[in-house]
Amino acid sequence: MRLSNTSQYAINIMVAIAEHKETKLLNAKSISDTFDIPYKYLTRIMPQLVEAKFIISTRGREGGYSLAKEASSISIINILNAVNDSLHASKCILKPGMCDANNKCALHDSWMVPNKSIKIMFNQTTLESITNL
Amino acid sequence: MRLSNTSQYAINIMVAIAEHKETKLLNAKSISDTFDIPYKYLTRIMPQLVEAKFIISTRGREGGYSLAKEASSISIINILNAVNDSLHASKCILKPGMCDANNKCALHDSWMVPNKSIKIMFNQTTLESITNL
DNA sequence: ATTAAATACTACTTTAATGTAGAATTAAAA
DNA sequence: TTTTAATTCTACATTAAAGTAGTATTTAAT
Ligand code: SF4
Ligand code: SF4
Repeated sequence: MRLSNTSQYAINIMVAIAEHKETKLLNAKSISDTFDIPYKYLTRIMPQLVEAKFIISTRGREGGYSLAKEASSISIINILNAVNDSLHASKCILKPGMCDANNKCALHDSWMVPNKSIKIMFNQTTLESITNL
Repeated sequence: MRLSNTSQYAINIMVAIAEHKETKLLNAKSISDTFDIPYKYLTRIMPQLVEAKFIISTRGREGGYSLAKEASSISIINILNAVNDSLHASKCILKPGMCDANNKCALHDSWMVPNKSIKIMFNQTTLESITNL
């Protein structure tokens, strides 16, 4: 019952970039050090966040990353979808794939309570709300 | 954001045994067929549930499994702990291991809301409450 | 121009979960 | 007593996530 390492990394990365307020760009090495994310693994996640239009990358010396949009416009679910190919979001915990009301598993009714809470949190929590500005 | 296959299997297995009311014991083959759990994989999970004292196994011809205690006395969290070595239960979603109030991750406060809901559900939901009697 | 410091790309390796196979054990039925 | 149908044990194979390595590309500083 946990997020994948990649998802955890992605959230931390986005928080780091959102909180970075110096003139120098924040680079991969710094993020890697701050959160103990394997550098080489991190540099494979970064292009996905660039591709998702959350951050802008500047290549070459003095390069690094900066936010591409308002922190308030990026929610946790957006970040998870960007690195997960949005597949886990739709999958439920007990059966693979979607289940309809006629074919639900034993835990369905019980699960819908925390499930709703999780969805609300992932959808309503933005990068702005979890950063220290 | 999902339970492991093994955890899902274990819950379904326990439900099947709890709901089984015939005189003949429920055997591994039947459970495997009902839930599409790979037979050989299932037969490695079963001894763990026996070990946890949730079910009693009867070996040999006409053998199978039956509940070892009241369905109302087995909660979901008990089942998860039995197959997970109780490790995932204590791990949180963003950082490995426990975190204290002084060293919490960005999502901590947001996560505590659904987290509480999940814990309550896993703790309070018993086998009895999710079986059709 | 050259160098240095950064991101991006591609391929490979490792690890843990999941799945598979076969043989041993048990006990009722034939 | 033999056969059959069940659980249990141990070892191996597959898969997907995670991690590692090397090289190419880019661009500012020197
Ligand atoms: S039946 Fe409901 S709880 Fe169970 S897997 Fe499907 S959607 Fe999830
Ligand atoms: S700080 Fe809180 S939310 Fe984050 S990993 Fe630790 S316990 Fe979980």
